[in-house]
Amino acid sequence: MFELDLRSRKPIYEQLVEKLKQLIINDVLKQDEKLPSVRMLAQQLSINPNTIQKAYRELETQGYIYSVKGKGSFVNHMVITENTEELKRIKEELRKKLAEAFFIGITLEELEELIEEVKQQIARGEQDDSNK
Amino acid sequence: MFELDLRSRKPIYEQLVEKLKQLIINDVLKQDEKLPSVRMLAQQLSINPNTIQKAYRELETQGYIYSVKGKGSFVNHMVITENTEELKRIKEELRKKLAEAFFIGITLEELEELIEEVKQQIARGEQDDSNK
Amino acid sequence: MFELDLRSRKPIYEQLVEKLKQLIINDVLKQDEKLPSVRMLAQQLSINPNTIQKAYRELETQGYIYSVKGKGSFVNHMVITENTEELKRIKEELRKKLAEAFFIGITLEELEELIEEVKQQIARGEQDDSNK
Amino acid sequence: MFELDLRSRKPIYEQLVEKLKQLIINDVLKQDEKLPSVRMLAQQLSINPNTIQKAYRELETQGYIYSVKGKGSFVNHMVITENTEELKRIKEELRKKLAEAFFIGITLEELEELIEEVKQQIARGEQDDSNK
DNA sequence: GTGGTCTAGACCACA
DNA sequence: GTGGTCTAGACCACT
Repeated sequence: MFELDLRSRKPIYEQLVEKLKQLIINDVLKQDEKLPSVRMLAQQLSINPNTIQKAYRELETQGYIYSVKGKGSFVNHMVITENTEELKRIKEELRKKLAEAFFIGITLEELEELIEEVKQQIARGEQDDSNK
Repeated sequence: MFELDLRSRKPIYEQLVEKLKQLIINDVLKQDEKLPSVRMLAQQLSINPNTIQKAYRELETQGYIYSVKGKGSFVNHMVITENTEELKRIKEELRKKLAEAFFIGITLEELEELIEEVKQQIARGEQDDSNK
Repeated sequence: MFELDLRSRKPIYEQLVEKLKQLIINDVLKQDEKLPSVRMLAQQLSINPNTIQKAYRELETQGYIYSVKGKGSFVNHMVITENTEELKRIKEELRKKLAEAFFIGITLEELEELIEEVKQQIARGEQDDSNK
Repeated sequence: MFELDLRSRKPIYEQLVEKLKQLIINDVLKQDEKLPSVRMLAQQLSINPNTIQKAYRELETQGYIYSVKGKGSFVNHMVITENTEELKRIKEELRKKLAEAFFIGITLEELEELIEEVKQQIARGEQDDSNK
């Protein structure tokens, strides 16, 4: 399920954060759905529980999930988050990636195409949501 | 000339590598042109020479420059990078960031604005640093 | 009647303790009045009875209620709390939070607004939960 | 210098975060001043370095300090932070403390007094800053 | 020597 | 069983 690169220069917990974000954004993990428990996931990935914790905590501060002692960790409603700070952060990251892309020679057509793809993907996710 | 962000989480040597790459790719530094000597640059930027060294070494292994003992470092004849592979990678990363941005609630207007900004920035030949 | 925030980082039993304390202090629950039974309340709030138990036990050790085997829990004759000590503590905490707020750039207008809000909320007899 | 309560229910790292925030806010630690290194502080307080790290990291995400690998951790310029998200968080916390204070019976006079005290304290801090 | 990541293992608080 | 904190100790990346 998760493919982690233990040799990568990118820390394991950051890889985890990214993967989980993707799952949430792509609506694989729905609102209020329970994430795998820290220990379970740790065992599954044969990784130290502390490392999982660190990832979950990061996701929590970024507003993607919330954790309840004794119960587990759950996907957050993004509506509630109203995440101005996070938006700023993401926009900055996006700005960099766009610069890279233009620099390496992406065309405006390719960019428009990409945006269209993503929009449709999100739209699909939102539809799935309606049955909640 | 170089604007390094000492506070950035991105290591200084990496910032240097990026800056120099961009200068090379933008043809500000021409083929076979001599790069500033390690000591000069170190003094100019008031940075440890070792850090410059590391950046130059990195650029060498990545094929952007070559060093001649006792003479200095020089810009390599760049192979027009087989950017298909690289482009694909960047596009994939861009797709993810776009999905994140939409998910967190970026508006199309904001996105257009961002793209416009980046286009102008590229036009001016600028670039950015700083990292998450 | 009770609004518990299951997502809050503050444990449910603590939320319960606070709510009940306020009800007692506000004289909504009168002296010697019987509290709802553990099972009833548990069912009503769809919460584990153990959690209610823990809250009641806590209230008992804090002197707010007393329990009679086989009969239930009852509101204690409240000692008019020696609030001088408590007031001092709260004021100190408030001082710190105010300093933080000013430091981070709260304006006097925002502060006045906040105070006004809280005053009205108190007037309405409300209260809040959720914790950092 | 630091008085930590190892028995407290409040985690050590949170106590550390609070103490350090206070030092920063009260201008005991000036802008760009170097904080004690993780290991040093750990030794001084006879606490595990990881715990200090956790505190420093929290302060970093809250925008109070910034850390540079190989150099150390430093007090941030608050101007740069423009911390809308943090302001929101602090305001919420302040709201709760105000509610507590009113509830326990603080008078408006006492509150005004408190605010005046804090304002003067901040004013003093800013004057000290002018020699920077 | 600096911050940062990770592990193994223990213990606590909560439901 | 769940999340959360803490320790001891190792190793890495950067300056």
